[in-house]
Amino acid sequence: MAKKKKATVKDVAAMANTSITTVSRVLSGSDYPVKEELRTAILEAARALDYKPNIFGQMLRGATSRQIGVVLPSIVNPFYSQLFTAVQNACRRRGYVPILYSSYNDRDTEQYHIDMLISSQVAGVLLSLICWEDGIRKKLEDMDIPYVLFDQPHEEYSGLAVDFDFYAGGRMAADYLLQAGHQDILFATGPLDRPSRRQMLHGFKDSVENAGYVFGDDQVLIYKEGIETGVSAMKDYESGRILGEMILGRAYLPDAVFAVNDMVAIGIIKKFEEGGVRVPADVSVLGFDNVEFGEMMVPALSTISQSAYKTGKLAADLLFESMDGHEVRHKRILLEPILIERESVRKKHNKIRRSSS
Amino acid sequence: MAKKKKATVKDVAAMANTSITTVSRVLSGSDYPVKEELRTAILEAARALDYKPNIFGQMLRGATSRQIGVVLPSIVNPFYSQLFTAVQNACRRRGYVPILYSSYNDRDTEQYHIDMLISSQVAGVLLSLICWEDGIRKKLEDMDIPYVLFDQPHEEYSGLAVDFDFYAGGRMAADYLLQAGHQDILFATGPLDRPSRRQMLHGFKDSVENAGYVFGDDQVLIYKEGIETGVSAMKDYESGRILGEMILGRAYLPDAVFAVNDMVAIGIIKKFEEGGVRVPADVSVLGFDNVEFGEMMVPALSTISQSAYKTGKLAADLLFESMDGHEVRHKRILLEPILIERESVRKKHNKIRRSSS
DNA sequence: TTGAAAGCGCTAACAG
DNA sequence: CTGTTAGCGCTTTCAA
Repeated sequence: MAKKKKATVKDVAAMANTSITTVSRVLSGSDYPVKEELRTAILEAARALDYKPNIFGQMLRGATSRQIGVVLPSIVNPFYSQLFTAVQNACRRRGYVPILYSSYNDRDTEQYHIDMLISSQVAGVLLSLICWEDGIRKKLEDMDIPYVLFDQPHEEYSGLAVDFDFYAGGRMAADYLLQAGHQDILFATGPLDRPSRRQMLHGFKDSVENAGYVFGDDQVLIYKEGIETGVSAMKDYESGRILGEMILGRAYLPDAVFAVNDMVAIGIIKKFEEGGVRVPADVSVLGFDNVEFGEMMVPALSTISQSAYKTGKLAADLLFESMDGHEVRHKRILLEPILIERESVRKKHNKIRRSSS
Repeated sequence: MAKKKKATVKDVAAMANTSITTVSRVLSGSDYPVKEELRTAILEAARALDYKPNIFGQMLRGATSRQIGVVLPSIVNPFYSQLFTAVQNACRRRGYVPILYSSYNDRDTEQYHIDMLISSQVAGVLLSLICWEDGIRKKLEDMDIPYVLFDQPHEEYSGLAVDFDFYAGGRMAADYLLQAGHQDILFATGPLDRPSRRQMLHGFKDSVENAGYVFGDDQVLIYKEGIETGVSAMKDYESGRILGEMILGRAYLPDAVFAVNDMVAIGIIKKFEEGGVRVPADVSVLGFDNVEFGEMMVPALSTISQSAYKTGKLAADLLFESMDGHEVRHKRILLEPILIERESVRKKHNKIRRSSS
């Protein structure tokens, strides 16, 4: 009872009066021919001894691990927990298990986690990184670990990736707000440390300017402080509240604000409500991500959808495809934004386009 | 570049003109004396070859894994993602990494995951299970894997655990609602498959009856259907909506509803709002869990707090304590409920207690 | 059909 | 101080 040493092939062999070789052949599911009688005896002995193969013995022999490393900013943001759930399901379907690391958007932590993953010999790696650099690529490739990047686009990267078209997302946000009749619109965001955010801002600005308006620096609100509080589960939401406060403190309220993600949008809305500003009656708020909670809110959050579940599934599928050694069909998958109209954006007027039909 | 075989101790030894033993001594951080000169040469060779110890070799040799298995119902419920984050932080502090498995509240999946954890030789295990049975205990103990149960209390269990006093939670909910002047109160829940829910119901009922009211079967609303849709991220929320619909369909609206968890409460509130019923003006809703989103809602959700973060941290700490071989001080930790008053419960009247002061 | 033996990469006795 | 050797548990030649 105390320290019942785990049974090994040797023990099973002894009990079944045969050699470890034969035991291995039977127990490892090889199709090597073994006389039925012996096979039964071995199976029985294995059961009796409650034999479980020691995975490390197999690994050492050259088998390949069934673990997939996943690096995400933080799982408390529902976008990432949904994404991870998708990855998890895809892994399970193939008999793998994902190992999750939260980087809290910190470069050093990212590096550290990647080293951990490498040293634990994962079979493959899924990465959402703020910072992609050649050192990481080299490490991964030296160790021959397949990887795919997702969620965060990186310009100097040319490998496997599932990207989202953040530029198009930014444009879509601006276009929608403009078409709904809003003119004085704000872009509210946390730090622009990630490529995704910079691309969104870029697209947003382009659209506003294309429509003939000026888009000045005072129209982008950035909240930079407090980034280090990695433990806090509500970072984005809190940033949203502060951004909301900043907006409330202005001389004039804007017509609409576009938040860099749904959690920020929710924080802004909450702050507005507290300050007696109604959404969308007084000001419209548009989010980004299509986090499930957006739908649960009152008012339900209008947003631009980047399907977390789809992203996770596609990334995992792509990884497995490349692990199988098949030539992958698509090196990069680009997901397009989808507008989700709910209740948090008010239509001041619709520009009706006269159709010829 | 192609298949650059990973460097082993042997390669390093060759390059540094020494034996593998010495290499191992230097590289595995043993305090065995090695001449400074040789030590430097070895370190240099290791760097040059980008040597990374093969973890499986070490494991096979008897080292102990740095992985902690964690089984949770589902990470998309923010309660569990917060909890997991706490576990993750506690692990990291000690150089461990948690491996997450979602059971989707399914017994077979729970079993399957536990088998997976065992076969991957984790150093310890943290479990939130619907169903604790002796077979599991036996497996874990045979393999000599330390474990602690948390979140779900199990009566026939006597090992390490971090439990929450669900009975007290149920009582607190009823007491609070009663004291706020509500009489016709409902208990809304998903399937009563978990001990936690049964205990809460028990406590709730006791309090109502103690207060001199009858608590009939028509006052507990159970939504049982659709349990299998494990993939859906919004199961609890959806259940809440359906429960909300059931309530709306009644002849009379109740004064207040106590929901078995916050996500269910949010679903109920949303449904009420859609049906033109205002919370808390028309009916009060009290949640349970104190999920972060409760605070973000409008109206902010009143709830009973079971700190996810604390639970996770305590469970992990307890596990590490027992892994260290120390005699653990507390075998079972019982967390008490805390009332979080926000905006979703209306006080019809307060029973003022005349104080003698 | 079966088994003996080699070796995966690592560490720890045990000699030098 | 350094090196030789054995062996962790497993699979896989290679012989019988």
